Amino acid sequence: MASTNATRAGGRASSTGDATSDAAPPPPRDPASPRGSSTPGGSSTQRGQAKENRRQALLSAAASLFAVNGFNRVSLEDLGAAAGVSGPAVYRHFPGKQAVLADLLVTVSKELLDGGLEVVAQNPDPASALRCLVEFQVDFALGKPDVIRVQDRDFSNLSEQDQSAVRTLQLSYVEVWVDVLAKLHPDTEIAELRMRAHATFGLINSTPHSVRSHGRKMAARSARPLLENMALAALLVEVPQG
Amino acid sequence: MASTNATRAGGRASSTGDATSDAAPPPPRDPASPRGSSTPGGSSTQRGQAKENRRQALLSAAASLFAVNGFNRVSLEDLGAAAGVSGPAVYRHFPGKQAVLADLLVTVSKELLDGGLEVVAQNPDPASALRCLVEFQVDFALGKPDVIRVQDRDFSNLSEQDQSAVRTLQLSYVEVWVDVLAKLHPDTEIAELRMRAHATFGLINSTPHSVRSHGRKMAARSARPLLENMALAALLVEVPQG
DNA sequence: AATTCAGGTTAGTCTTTATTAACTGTGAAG
DNA sequence: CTTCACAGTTAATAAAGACTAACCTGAATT
Repeated sequence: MASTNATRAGGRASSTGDATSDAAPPPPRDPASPRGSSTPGGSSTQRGQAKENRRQALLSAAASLFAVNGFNRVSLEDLGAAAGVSGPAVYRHFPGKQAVLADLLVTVSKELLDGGLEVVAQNPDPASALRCLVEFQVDFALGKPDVIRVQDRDFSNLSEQDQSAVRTLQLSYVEVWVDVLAKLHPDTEIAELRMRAHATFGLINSTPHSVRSHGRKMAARSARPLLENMALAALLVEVPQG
Repeated sequence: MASTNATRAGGRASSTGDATSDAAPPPPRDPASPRGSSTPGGSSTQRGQAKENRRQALLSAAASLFAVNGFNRVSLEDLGAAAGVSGPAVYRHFPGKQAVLADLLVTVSKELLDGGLEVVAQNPDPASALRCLVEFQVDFALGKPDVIRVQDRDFSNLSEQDQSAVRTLQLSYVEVWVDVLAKLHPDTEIAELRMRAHATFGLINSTPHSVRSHGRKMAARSARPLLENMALAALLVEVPQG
């Protein structure tokens, strides 16, 4: 699954020879200032590329491991190993274990929000906007079930700060849906529309749970239209005395 | 929420006086054999009643604490404290922390299965059986959101044995739904019906997630019919090319 | 009244695991 | 060619927390 167990740089030297002698102890360096290069997107020059690859491998491994076992049952040793490094090397890429989770969840929340905003931007008609939102969410749930799973299982393992950051993004995403729904049903309470949106997320995001349980009984190809139709039916059904 | 911080029996005595002298060390007793009374339902004679109360308090506290923080972020100290006792007293009622979770999840899985079986037993007509199943599940999700939350979040913290026990019960419950759906749609693939059931559970069980997020914007009174109608619409909607 | 017994209590023990320390080999800059 | 920063490594450190030990006490039983 993860990249091939890479070249394992470093390693123990033969005889240390008690090198410290009695010189002044060098002050520890700050890992947060990578020198001159102010390009966070990836220092194109080889080494930065390898670093970015490793970082992505760690995030990918984290998504998979966290989804299966849960944040707390995955040790940094496990995480590093799954990305081809071992143990504390993770600290060269993230300030800590929680930060890996935070990156994962903030990233996915942003992706969802951005995708949702783009969908509504490209669909002036609320009916087709809603249909495209549903398709977008279904694609996401079928395409990245691990991250979906982690998002609604390990949210509370984030720090308070990260929790509120993620929550803000999630609420914005819900508002995107609610705004579209409000155009279609101007006479319906916003609270009800919000609950419809939440329930629909539950419906669509159920696939990560069920897919993992019994071994892929239904292909994603046939699952997609089914979920889309179920979601739209649930979103648009009339309620006798709303 | 939990029972009033009860009378705190026991407590440290003043001077121990090194009581052990040099007699033979008494072999440790087995906590699993409560003497003569073979009535597991609760020894009606006072003390057994108190024990049962404490046990229920522990389970209730566990449901609430696990739902909010997740199994791993709740210590036995926390759990005991929430039930009016402190720390290792939990071992007088359960063989370990995992066993508390197991009891919780096995119990809820049995309740659901039993309830589902009773619903279909009392409704020969598949259409009304389905409606009653939906009502039953909605009632459950609105009435015990904590346990629902724990069930699909901390499942993997069970031992392998307990996992398969719970899984078996859950699968049976799904089959109850699938059987009813199959009577209504004899020409539809069983795999599709199973996915419809799963997705519907996701829809209905979304309330524990949303209710906890923003502070109870929608009363359960109005949530119930909404969820029921959404669930039925999703379950019964036609899909163009199944 | 004397005696058990089981639910409680506090004080360890022991394991797990995140995080830090102390080095090191190698690509990139000078 | 030399230097330096830095991704890696292994070896501590330290805190958390599940579980065990050793006692204590009061309700039931005799």
